[in-house]
Amino acid sequence: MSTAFVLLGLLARGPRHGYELKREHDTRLPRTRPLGFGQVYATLARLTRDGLIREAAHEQGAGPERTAFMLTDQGQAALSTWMSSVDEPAPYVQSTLLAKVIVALFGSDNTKAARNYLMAQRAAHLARMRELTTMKSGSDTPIADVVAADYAIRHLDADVRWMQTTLDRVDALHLEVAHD
Amino acid sequence: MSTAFVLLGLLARGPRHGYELKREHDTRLPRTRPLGFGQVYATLARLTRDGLIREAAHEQGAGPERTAFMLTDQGQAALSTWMSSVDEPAPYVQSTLLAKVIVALFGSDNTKAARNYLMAQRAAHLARMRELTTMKSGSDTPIADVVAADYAIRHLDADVRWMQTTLDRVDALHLEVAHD
DNA sequence: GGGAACTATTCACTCAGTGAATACTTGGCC
DNA sequence: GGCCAAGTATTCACTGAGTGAATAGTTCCC
Repeated sequence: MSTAFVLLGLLARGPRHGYELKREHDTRLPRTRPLGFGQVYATLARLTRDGLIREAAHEQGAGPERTAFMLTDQGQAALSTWMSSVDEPAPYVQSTLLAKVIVALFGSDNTKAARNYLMAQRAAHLARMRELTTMKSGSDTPIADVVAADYAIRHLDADVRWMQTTLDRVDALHLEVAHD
Repeated sequence: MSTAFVLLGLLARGPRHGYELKREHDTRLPRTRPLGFGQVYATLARLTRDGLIREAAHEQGAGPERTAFMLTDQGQAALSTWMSSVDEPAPYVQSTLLAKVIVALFGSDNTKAARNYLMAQRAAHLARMRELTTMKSGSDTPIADVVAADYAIRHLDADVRWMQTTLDRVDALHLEVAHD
């Protein structure tokens, strides 16, 4: 995942220790996948092993002992490569929605279950989209939150549109899929 | 993930062994995340442990020894619950795109890297969309492939639209994010 | 001085995913 | 007849991602 690179990015602003990184992650990347403390330290260990970061300081000052990390030259290079590199769009689909529809079709001799699911899921998506739209337009919502909400809304909308066209194709799909 | 439930779904049509499940997965769910043999057997082991499937037969007939599995009542129940249950739309975003843009913004004193990335990635997405559209309209393309391609196209389109609006917000986002 | 909240890290564990290894069978080819 | 490639079927060892609890010291306030 990109967690490792996000940490590298945070470390580009100067040495940090694990706890700080976790908090900065939460404020800089709101509404993204929650990051556990355990995960931060595990990732830092891997990055150290791979030579992308190294210990900058062991402090035993105020509070518990803590270890700050900093980028190595290699880490700096890896970070800028990552930032400027275009990602190949995924060659495959990874979607629970799609899986459910297909499973619902070959598990049954009619298309009722699939249709019901598609309509119910569509309603849930629309409800969430309304929620996000309200939140987004709050006057004091940080821009980072707006950008993330926008991402979510666009993809929920993509799902909804896909569900609509799939609803129309469900009979044809059933014939193809149910056939041995 | 939904891999476990997809296997349950395949087993709903009758007892199968691992190798068969892997092949059926590939034909029934084309263009989805590749499923390794190792993963199939590991998942079957977990499902057995959890009482959702059980061994149906040990055959030592033609070819290597093989073990067929079948659904238990509990597994049957778990499958139909899963099929008909609506998924809560994800409460957070998980996107390399979003992460890259934000990291590119707080790692620099200008917005150039972020802009360049957004434009290049947009081009890559559009290219892939054209590819998928061509493939989709092939006269002999199975419907399952069309449905999967449609899913991919809709989400690539969602990304592209997000990248466009984000391009307009990049300055505001930079101010917010670069500020300590 | 007692307790709650915050700072900071570690540990044990499970799941997901990858690639190679093993082993037996079938079919084609010279 | 003998050999090799491809197909069938499963297992193993390993890495990475992610979760939740445990540990331990500090600060602050009543």
